[in-house]
Amino acid sequence: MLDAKLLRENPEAVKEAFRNRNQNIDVDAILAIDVERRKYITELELKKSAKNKLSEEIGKLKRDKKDAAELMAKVTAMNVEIAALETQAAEAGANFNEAMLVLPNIPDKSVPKGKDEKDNPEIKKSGEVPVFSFKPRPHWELGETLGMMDFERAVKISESRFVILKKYGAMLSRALINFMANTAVGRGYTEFYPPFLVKGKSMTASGQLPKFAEQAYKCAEDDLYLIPTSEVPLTNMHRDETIDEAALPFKYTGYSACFRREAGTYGKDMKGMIRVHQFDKVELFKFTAPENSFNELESMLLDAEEILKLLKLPYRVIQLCTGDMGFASAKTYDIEVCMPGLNCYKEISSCSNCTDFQARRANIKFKRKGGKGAEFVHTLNGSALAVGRTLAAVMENYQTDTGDVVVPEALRPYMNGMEKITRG
RNA sequence: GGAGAGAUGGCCGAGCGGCUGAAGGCAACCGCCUGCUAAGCGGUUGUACUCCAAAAGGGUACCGAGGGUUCAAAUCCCUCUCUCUCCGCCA
Repeated sequence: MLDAKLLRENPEAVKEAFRNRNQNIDVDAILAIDVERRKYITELELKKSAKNKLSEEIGKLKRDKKDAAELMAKVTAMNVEIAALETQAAEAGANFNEAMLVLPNIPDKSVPKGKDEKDNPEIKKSGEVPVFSFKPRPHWELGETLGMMDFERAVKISESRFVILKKYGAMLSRALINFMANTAVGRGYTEFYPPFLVKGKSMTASGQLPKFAEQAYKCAEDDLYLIPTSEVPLTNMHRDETIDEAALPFKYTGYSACFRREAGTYGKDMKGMIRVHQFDKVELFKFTAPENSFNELESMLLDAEEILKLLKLPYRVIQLCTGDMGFASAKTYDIEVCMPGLNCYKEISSCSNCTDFQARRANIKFKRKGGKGAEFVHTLNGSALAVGRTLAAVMENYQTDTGDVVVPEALRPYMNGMEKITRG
């Protein structure tokens, strides 16, 4: 959520930010709602103040055993007006809140302006793209012939966009999770295993609701949502809390399954496990003081890159331009891994600084030593990494001419020392 | 699932219809005092919203949440949530 004060005091900057995001948002309309809302609040409070004074006088009269009937009648009459104003104020307040909750974060000054993903500049490239003497196969072919994946039965049991991992596929996935989580812990992150079902309030705090409701799986009976990322429970770890400055930053990592409805993506990435309704992810998350958040974003990116480096997977880092950034983010780097079988790079991690956008929704503050009052923290999240896509990338990059898959050295300790996955 | 107990400020804890944003204590901060430390003395210390160009200063709301009774609710009534204890069931 944006600071309402920023909207009021610097509407032009906000308008420009939304323009840069390609968002057609009527800021003036929201400002008008705000004016109306405050008008009702002022009127209401004036009335209430007058009423409170009268009530006090009644108290005094009663104590002195004097007649207070006249004043009591007056207050009774005031209560009717107050009730009416209260309804109006609440309505205006709800309107304002509704409007504010769907406004995206303001892009940081360092974010390049652009329309869509075509305007995302490449920041760096790393690793050797493997050269094959044969036409590299996509991971789903390898997965099926090696008995690592079963797509048909996944459809039977669930529906399309689900995958069953089998034998060494399942094992490799588990190995990747352990490897990623251990690496994150080794780099100073505290490990969490969060709930996969969260309240609507938690989804609102991290920014998934109300705007992206159609992307989330909901258990309607319980007002519980399947998390689309462990960013959601991790953000909410400190909801409604005030943290001591000295304790910051918090660096958290959490493994979770992630569930996404992928509404509106029909026809995109239909094969394989690039875009599925359920996937695993090891997430990095930080709570920081505002002045440190952009540095912490850089180091989080390095933490995510480290996984790819250790796996010896070629990748590139791009920065998302203003038009391509996510709702809550002020600055985002995407890591794209090379997928030889698909002959392209695929997003495998996204590291974002959400500044105080989520903290404001989630009411997460910190107190400076000796400072007065509390300020909102900054929150950052990044994948390290999306497990399914990493699995696919490993298979495609490490395939051999015989259709086997070599196990990356970094994963062998997690695969009982296995060096190669072969048929049978 | 059954039976009880509870939810008050950073913490402990009083209050059970008006003068209570909330006694008292602890903690923290600022002064004074003091060879140092400790003790002692005095003062300060919640959040959100809102009015004011801003500061100063007003105002409104907040004692788990929501509703109700009343001129007036932390205090009375109803509903809900959460926590704890015991029994049952269960990975």
